[in-house]
Amino acid sequence: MSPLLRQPLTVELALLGFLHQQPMHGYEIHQHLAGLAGLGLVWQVKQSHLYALLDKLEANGYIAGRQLAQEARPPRRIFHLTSTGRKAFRDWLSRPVSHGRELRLEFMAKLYFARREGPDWVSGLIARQQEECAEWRAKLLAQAAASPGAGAFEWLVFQFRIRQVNAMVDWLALCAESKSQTGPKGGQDPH
Amino acid sequence: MSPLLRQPLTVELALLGFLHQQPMHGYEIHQHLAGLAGLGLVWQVKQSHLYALLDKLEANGYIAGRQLAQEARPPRRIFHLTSTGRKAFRDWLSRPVSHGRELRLEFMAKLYFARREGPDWVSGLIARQQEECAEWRAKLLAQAAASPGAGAFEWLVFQFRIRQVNAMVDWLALCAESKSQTGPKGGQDPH
DNA sequence: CTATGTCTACTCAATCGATGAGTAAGATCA
DNA sequence: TGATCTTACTCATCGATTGAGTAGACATAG
Repeated sequence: MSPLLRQPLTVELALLGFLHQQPMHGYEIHQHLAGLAGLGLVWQVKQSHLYALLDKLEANGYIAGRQLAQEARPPRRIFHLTSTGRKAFRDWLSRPVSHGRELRLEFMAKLYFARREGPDWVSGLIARQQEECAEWRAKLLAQAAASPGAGAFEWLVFQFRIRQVNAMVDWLALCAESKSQTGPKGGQDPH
Repeated sequence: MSPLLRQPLTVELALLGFLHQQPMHGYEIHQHLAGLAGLGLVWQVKQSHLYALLDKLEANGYIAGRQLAQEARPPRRIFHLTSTGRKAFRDWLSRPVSHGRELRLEFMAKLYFARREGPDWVSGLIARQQEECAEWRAKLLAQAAASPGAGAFEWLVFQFRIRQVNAMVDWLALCAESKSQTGPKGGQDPH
């Protein structure tokens, strides 16, 4: 009933990251996501989809937009974070993702914005995600052990998942090592 | 316009695997997918969704159903493969998946049915998927090398993907080793 | 000089996957 | 005897995602 506080709101919270440093209009955000650099490497959002997400964020009270008329162009809608939006973003940014399939997209988005917010955010995020991964790993091993009569197929499925988690743990350790660089610009390959 | 040959039809082709050995009705298929054993471990399909998928497969000419009335129960719709459906399934079953994110679900389904079809199907599928993974790996390394000015974030993204692919390659090798078991029943842990 | 394309900035209608809920009759169970 | 379970499928709906459209200004090419 209340227009605020609807669904869980997952990936769209990442968009708040763009507005966290300064207000922007939709087209501008889209340009950040369109290319193959930065977040665009990992998250491709169609223009019409982006506007739908922004509408949703506005309906939930995380952002607010004001019209800015222009001569001979469609008017811009410039969005800025509300205070609840700012809080929601900070929460989202420090919370690890709770399932393996969310690393590919959502965790990458968190990492991207954490780097812009500063090294403390990066190290906190990574540490919490490492804990989470360790839990997954333990749970998987327990599950695999507790399936005595499971067939060979089930066994292979568990083996796959375990290897996936191991790859994540490994990669997170790499992230922790190379987190000294803050911005997306500076930094040599630590190779 | 023609009711046949519409969309690419991705995951729903897996359902053909159930009908490949004998005809079934929707409820029966659902029971195979509902539990946490076999394919259900990896692919959860809600009942209403399943019926929608079956309708789609029928509309595309891969399966055909005939009503079987029962006293005091809703009539069953028993589906069987058409000849084009049989061919489509065989093609699907031998084709490797073309993107990493499809391993988690679609490749598992292929593997599941290949095991029921016989060891030759399994080894063929795995071999082709190994080639595919090797290609991904080469392409990723090339991309990572060809991004000289890329920032540290982009580098981390590539590192993540490379580790994921490595885990897949590793796991596929394991599959190739343990493919001696054919059915989902027999087989000790090769531990 | 004109035809074509591109950039800006957003809107709209439609499709399609996915889900919850509903149905209805026999069987099982406390 | 009332409650829940099982069978077997249908239906309306929701929400994510997409293609297409708009319209003026400016650049480019033939």
